Amino acid sequence: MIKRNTVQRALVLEAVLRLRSHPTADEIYAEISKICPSISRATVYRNLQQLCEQGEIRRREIPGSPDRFDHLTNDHCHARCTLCGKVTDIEVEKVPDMEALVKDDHGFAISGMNLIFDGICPECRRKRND
Amino acid sequence: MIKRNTVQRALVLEAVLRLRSHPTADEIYAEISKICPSISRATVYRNLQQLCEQGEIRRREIPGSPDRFDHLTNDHCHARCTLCGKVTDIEVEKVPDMEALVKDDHGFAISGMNLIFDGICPECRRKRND
DNA sequence: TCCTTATTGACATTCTATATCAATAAGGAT
DNA sequence: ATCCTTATTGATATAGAATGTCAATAAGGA
Repeated sequence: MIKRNTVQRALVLEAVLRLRSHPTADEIYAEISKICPSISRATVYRNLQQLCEQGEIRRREIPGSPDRFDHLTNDHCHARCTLCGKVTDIEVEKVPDMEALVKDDHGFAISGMNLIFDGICPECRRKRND
Repeated sequence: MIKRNTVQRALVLEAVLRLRSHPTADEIYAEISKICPSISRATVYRNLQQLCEQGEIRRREIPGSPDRFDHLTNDHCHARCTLCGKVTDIEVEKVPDMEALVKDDHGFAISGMNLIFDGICPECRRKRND
């Protein structure tokens, strides 16, 4: 299965790289629609999936909310605003090797972990205090 | 809004307490249907939601799979099998106070965190080696 | 026993994501 | 430059989880 370079895939990648805001598939679709109104939502989903498989971007699965897509592909933590859903990178002093701390994995062969902080983002805190 | 004790809510709570397997709403519905075939799926969802609000059980949001419900309401880690989706409690030596390690929260008021390990459960490992 | 209204059951709807499939176009071969 | 194969697209249907709607029911206090 040889991959072909399509304008649609280029637009999807460009949008994720330019937005840098952990956009959802729908936000990416809306962004691309401005320039290319004929693009299909399915094409956006497909190309996001493909770009993730190629390692060009990374899918961040957020419990209880739609997946978001990250231009950064390294491991790092995120915080999700429980009010508006916004996702932000969180810098942690020194992420402990959690897997090494596991006392009883009940036979699980652990391959990775997913750490997301919950909180309220600066904008929502400001709105709340009005 | 005074709460009323209904047989349906009692059945939902009983199922979660008895199963002790982080069941999904649908698994709970299937379990109750054996005894009470007339129960509605919506009633199961509603009562799970209500029992969570009352703090009797806890919702565990699993990225990419349906929510699961826990008879244990304390904070602890979970592992999800990436093959069959099963969720198991994971005992950690000493869960580090991750929030204390946050170097730059970008203005977020952090209120909690969600830590889930990914891996392959014992049963799926066995099947794989056949 | 009556009355108020929380709750139920049935169904529709929303939302996220993927599957299907004929039409299109990428890009190597000629 | 033209042809050909097939990866990819756009449109639409479908799946799956969860919530919303609303008339009918039943909990539980008066």
